[in-house]
Amino acid sequence: MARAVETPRSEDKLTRQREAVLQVIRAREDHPTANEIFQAARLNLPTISYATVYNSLRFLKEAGLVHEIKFGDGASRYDRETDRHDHAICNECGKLVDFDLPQTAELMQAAARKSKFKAASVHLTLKGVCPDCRAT
Amino acid sequence: MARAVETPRSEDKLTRQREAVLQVIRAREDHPTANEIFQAARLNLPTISYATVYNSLRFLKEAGLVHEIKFGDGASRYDRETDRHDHAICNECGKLVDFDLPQTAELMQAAARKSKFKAASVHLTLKGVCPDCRAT
DNA sequence: AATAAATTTAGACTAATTCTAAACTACTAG
DNA sequence: CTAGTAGTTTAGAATTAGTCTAAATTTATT
Repeated sequence: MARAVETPRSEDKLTRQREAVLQVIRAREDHPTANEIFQAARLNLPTISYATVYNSLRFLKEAGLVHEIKFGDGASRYDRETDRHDHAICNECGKLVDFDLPQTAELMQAAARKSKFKAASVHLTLKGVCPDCRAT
Repeated sequence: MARAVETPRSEDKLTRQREAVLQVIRAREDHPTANEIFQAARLNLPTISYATVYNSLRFLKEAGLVHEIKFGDGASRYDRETDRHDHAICNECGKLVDFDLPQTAELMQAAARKSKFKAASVHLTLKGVCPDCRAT
């Protein structure tokens, strides 16, 4: 009897290069830029190209495996996709830190009511001074 | 008797081109990009250059007269500086709308506690579907 | 009027990202 | 296996947003 046709899952299309990009992001505590990811991925897969890093990032975003963060100045940064969370940015050293505000369900409702949008997500950005910079 | 020396205020340095840029931003309900501002400013001041638009935007930002919004895709957008407010972005048509969440003092405290940052500001971004797109 | 200081201009430059077209790989049917 | 085709990767060109530079212009100061 023939094996049942399996529903393809996003992992099925994880090529070597997409895998490499994903590994880089998962291995890091910080939020690397596309360029940093490219540099790191080349260590494992020396022929990978810049365009492929971008293609892979798009693929991984769409598959919900990584998350793109765009702010302020310069390049996008990428996050391994964990739970919903918020970001704090240090006005002095530029450091970007994750945190999570628990009451987001209510926040989302309140924001939806005020904006008249149907809310899909809410995200909070705090700007301020990080603990390290406060110490100095 | 000589007139007292006046403390210079930011308006003192409002040159013709900075004024023109500011007028464009104030006259619009939406959130134009630098390029849109450039196009519009040229109608009043045909010799204004692209670089001057950027210089003026920097000046006006520093003077607290306009506010820069950077998200998602593409170019920065500019807002006339009103009160603190939040932004909703439509996932379907890309429209960007202002709204204000009242309880931001508490939010800022909560976020500061969670992130361990000294908070200077918080900003909420809602993604979802705008009323127009819901209607269709 | 002469000098200095600040601002504007046009265009060159840079950085981030996307596009393009050719080469490569994997899968599908005969 | 073998041709066909669909999807992916590659390198480099192209595009976009924004900054930089140096000369020209304007404004303010003596």
